[in-house]
Amino acid sequence: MGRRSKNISDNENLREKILNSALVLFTTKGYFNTSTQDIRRDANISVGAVYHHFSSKEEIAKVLYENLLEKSTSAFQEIMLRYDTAHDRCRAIMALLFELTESRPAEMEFMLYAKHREFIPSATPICSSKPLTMMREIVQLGIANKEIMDIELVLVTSCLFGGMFRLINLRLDCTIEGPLSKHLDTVWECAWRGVAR
Amino acid sequence: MGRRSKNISDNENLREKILNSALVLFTTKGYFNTSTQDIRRDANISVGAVYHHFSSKEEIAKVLYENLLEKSTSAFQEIMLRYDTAHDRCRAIMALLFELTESRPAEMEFMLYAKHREFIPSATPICSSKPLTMMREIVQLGIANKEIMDIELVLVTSCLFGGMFRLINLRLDCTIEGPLSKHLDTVWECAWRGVAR
DNA sequence: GTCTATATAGTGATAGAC
DNA sequence: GTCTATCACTATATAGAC
Repeated sequence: MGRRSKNISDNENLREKILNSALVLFTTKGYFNTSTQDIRRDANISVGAVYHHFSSKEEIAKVLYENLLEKSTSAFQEIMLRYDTAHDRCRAIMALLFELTESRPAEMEFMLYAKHREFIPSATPICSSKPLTMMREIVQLGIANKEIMDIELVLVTSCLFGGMFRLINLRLDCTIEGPLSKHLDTVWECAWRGVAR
Repeated sequence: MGRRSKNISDNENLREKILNSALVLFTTKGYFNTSTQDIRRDANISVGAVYHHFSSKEEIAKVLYENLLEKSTSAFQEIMLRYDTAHDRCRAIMALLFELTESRPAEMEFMLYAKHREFIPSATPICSSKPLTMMREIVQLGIANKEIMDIELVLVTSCLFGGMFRLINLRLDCTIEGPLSKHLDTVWECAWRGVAR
C-alpha cells in the first residue's frame, strides 16, 4: 500500500507538474509558441509521459482553464455565503482578485486574458463563464436591494468592475510596479461611487 | 499616365486588400490559426504576390498594428485640439471608441485585444503605446486642473476608462447586442462620477 | 507508465518561369 | 509583379521497446 499510494501520489504530482509547466509557458510565450517539447523539457519528462496523461496539447489547456474557472467559482460562492450586501460581496471579489494577481499571476493571466477560443474551440468564452455570471448576479441582487443604481445589468457591472480588470491587466504587464492590494480602498471607492445609489 | 496611375492604384489596392484579409482572419481565427495560404485565398491572389508586398506574415501583422496605432494617435490629437477640458476630452475619446467599435470592429479587436507580443516580438505593448499614453496625459492635465481627483495617474485613468474598455470587449464578443453609443451617457456618468473632484 | 524513435502533415518562405 | 512549384523545417502525435 505504501508503494501504491506513492505511485498514485507520483502520478498526481506528474500531472500537476505538466499542468504547471504548461501554465507558465502558455502565459510567458503564448500557447502557439509553446511546443509539447517545451512542456516536456520544462517538466523534465518525455513526450510519451505527457501523452500518457493528456490526449493532446489542447486538452492540457482545457483542463487548466476549467480548473481555474472552478476554483474561482468556489471562491465566489464562499464570498456569497460570507457577506450579504452587494457592496460587501463586490468589494470582497475585488480584494480577492487583486490578491490572486500577486500570489498567482500566471493563473490570473491565463484565466482572464488568454484568448481561449483560439486554442480551445469548445471553451465557453470567459464573458459567459460561471464566475463572470456570478458577478452579474451579485450586482443584480444589489439593484433589487436598492444598493446599486437601476441601470442595465451588463453596463453597471462593467462600470463597477472595469477599473479592476484594467488594473489587473496593467499589473500583469508590469505597467504597475507595486502590489494592487495597496490600492484596494482607492479603487473600490472610485468604482462604488460611480454606481451606488 | 492613365495606365501608370492605374497600376499604382492597383498596387495600393492589392496591399490594402492583403491587409484587410489578414485583419479579418487574424481577428476571427487568430494569428496562429491563419496561414499565409488563408490570406492568399481570401485576397484572391497567389503566395508570391503576398511575399512581394510583405517580407513575412509577421510583417503584415506589424504594419496592421502600427497603422491602427497611428490612426488612433491622430484621432486623439484632434480631440486634444478641439476640446480643452479633461472632461470633454475624455468623453470625446469614449464616444469615439464606442463609435469605432460599431463601424470598425475588427480594427478595434486587433488593436486592443490581440496579444501582439506573441506574434510581433518587437511590438510595443499596447499599454505603453502612444494612444494609451495620451489618455494618461489628458487625465494628468485634468488632475492639474482640479477637474479630477488627485489619485495616482494609472489608477485614476483605469477607473475612468476601465468600464469603457470592458464594454468594448463585451460588445466585440457579442455579449452585448445593441450599439454601445446608445449607452454613452450612462456609462460616461458612472465613470466620471467615480473620479471627478 | 515512461522512454526513444519516428510517421505524417502542414507551415513559412523561396526560386524561377512568365 | 504575379504566378506555380517546391524546399526546408517544425509541430503534434503515435508505435513499440522496456
